[in-house]
Amino acid sequence: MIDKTKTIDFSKFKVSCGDCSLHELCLPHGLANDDLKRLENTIKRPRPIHKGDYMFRMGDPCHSLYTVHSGSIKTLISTDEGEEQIMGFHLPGELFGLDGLETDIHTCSAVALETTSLCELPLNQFDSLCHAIPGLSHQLHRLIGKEVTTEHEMLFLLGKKDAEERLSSFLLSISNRLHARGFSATEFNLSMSRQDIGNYLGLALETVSRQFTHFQDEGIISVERRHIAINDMERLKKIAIKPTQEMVRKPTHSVT
Amino acid sequence: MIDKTKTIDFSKFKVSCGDCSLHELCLPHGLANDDLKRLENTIKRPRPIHKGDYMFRMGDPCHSLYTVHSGSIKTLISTDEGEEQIMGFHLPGELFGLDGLETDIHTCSAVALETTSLCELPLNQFDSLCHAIPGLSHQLHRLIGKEVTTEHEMLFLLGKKDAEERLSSFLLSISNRLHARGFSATEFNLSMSRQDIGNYLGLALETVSRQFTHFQDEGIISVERRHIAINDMERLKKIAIKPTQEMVRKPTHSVT
DNA sequence: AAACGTCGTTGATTCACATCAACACATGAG
DNA sequence: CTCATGTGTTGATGTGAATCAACGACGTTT
Repeated sequence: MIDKTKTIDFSKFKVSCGDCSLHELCLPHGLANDDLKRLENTIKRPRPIHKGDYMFRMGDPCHSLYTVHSGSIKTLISTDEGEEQIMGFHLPGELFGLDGLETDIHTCSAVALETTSLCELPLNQFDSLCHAIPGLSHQLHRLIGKEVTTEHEMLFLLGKKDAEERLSSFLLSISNRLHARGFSATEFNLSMSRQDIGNYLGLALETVSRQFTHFQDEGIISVERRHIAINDMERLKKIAIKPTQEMVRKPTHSVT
Repeated sequence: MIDKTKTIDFSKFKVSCGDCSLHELCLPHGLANDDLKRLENTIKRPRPIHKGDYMFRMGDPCHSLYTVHSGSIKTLISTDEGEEQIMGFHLPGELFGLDGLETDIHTCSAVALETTSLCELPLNQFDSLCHAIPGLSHQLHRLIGKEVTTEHEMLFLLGKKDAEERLSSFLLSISNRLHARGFSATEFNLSMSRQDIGNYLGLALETVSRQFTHFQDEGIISVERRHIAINDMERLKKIAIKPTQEMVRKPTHSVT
């Protein structure tokens, strides 16, 4: 209620990818200087959106790709039956919106978890820009590969890991990604609720809560609502890749 | 034992995307005639690989993208602990190998489920080809969007669906994909084992087997080892999207 | 044909997690 | 201030699917 900063039109701000602290994480990574300029000129900075606001919804026409500049985003799909499934959380420097590339219609919705500002890359300029800047295609391909790898890790988590492994993997993922952006790897605030975490990890929210207190009882982390401090990173890592005795049942899958 | 066709060098065959029955499903979709020619000249047709053979392994350098021409492929990741998780099954006309785009190292392995022939698109020629043929970038983006959408469906399946819904979704997916390739939508042979299906769907192989007999008892499908006949497509579809009473617990997620 | 390995089915038992339920705490509104 | 609401924790109970185990069907080898 104090400030009405929301009324400032951030879209008037000059976008400068070269100066952006996320330079190394974002699309421009590895582009020549004048190519960077051309990219900057096509990038828009829409006004910040607030907690709970939709950037786009399933079924909307897809006209842009987005990266998070500050804040965080969840992407989700929802069914006619009213269930929803969170596809991912997107932190600063991370790309989203690729889901709309197939049919030019978004197949998931994007919702802000907190006040969030984005960079927007209009697709109509993008294809021609890819053509004009050879390195840009390659950058996009790199990011696509990352996207695929991330989703593979998620399939593995949902297919094979138990609740304890899922939550520790989740915390480590957040920690690593924040660290890459210059934040602390061991202490941070989660922008999403227990409900969201459970939804994302394929667990009931109660299970998430119980695992948090379990980790806290073990001295591995300290939890206070959404504030997390990791006290024993090594143990957390060990839990995330906790070996099973599957190899006993399926002896080494011998291939010539 | 009858024929030794495997000794024929298929790589000598002229590749012709325009004539290929998978034309509409594959990368060339929507390219102009002379662009098609240029693409054909860069596509290789490696010799067919046999059941259990690896096309590439996790950690191998990634130098190509692939589409399945005939046969089928599974892609999987395996951990030091000896577990493996199947990421996907790839039928004729379907692309794989995007996982290696980020770091030029494959992050999953590709194994033939049966004798399989592939089309191979070397990446070193691909970037320049994308530059030379504007439409090709767009085609690739379309396929990437499809890939993302497919993975999203998979996350939803693993995160929210029970065993019955998972298996019916799986059968419908195979049915749809085969149908798009001109095969019967209601009768087909699965190229993967119960073990593989269970691994992919996040279920024990016994559970897969039980669900098969359950569907058969209900008269929805007929099963004989790997041969499947779908008798009641509508019921199978109803099961796949069987509504839960989640909306009761979480009343319509009201957003301004 | 016998012997073997692979693959799929089926039954009995167990267990990790969901579900149901009650409560604690924080925030914001009137 | 009280009341309402959203969010997180904790306990009791139930259940769907994993696990353990045995067996049958099929293809391959010798």
